[in-house]
Amino acid sequence: MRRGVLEYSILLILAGGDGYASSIINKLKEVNIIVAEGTIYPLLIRLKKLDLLTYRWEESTQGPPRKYYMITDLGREQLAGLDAAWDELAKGIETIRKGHKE
Amino acid sequence: MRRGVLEYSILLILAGGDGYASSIINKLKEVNIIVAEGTIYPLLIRLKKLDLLTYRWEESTQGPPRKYYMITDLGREQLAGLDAAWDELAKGIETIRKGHKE
DNA sequence: TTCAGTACCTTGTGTTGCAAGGTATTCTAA
DNA sequence: TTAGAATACCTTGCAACACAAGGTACTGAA
Repeated sequence: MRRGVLEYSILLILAGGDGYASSIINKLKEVNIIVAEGTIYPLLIRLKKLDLLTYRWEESTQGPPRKYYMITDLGREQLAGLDAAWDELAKGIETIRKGHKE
Repeated sequence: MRRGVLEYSILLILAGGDGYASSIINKLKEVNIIVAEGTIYPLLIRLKKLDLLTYRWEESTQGPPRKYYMITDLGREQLAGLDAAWDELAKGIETIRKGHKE
């Protein structure tokens, strides 16, 4: 069901502040969007290749260093488009829903 | 972006009245959800195999006979679950959105 | 009798998400 | 000091999904 929405969610989260894979997974889990590691790592790498994201390494006091991802200007542009696409989709579903209840 | 939501949309539409492939495509187009034939035929066949849908043939005054799909009881059950899943997803996205704007 | 319109369907391809498995670093407790 | 737990990174192989392209068949009109 949530296919294709993950890219949007990730850009949205990173637009609100940098994060690394596990922190992103946790933020998604908080809103009941469950993502596996095997999903997010390839996705982050893909978004980096598309120049929507970039990253920096940062030491952690607890465990190995973390790869903090940041959204780029291009990423923000893309995000604006996805915002619009999401609104459109949500509106569409809402319309069908109303139609079928009457 | 709309990946995975199509199954939901189709069940939603058929819950509001029977329809055949082209009519479903048109209803989706009305709410700006564009679907190709190559997407919908395999999907309808899949939903039929899962017993979420069934169909009957019906003559058309214009052109070849049409395969009218109808939602089954099992389909309605599934639909209820997808309704909940959609609400959950929409709520989740909304939450992340709010978080990133502040 | 040929063409346009409608309706059906299949095949092959690229993308997506996941489960499973694997490496490396740090800290803690035996 | 060393074995394990916790954290973080990543890859591989698979199944599902959406689509473009191509194909069949029926009907009515030119």
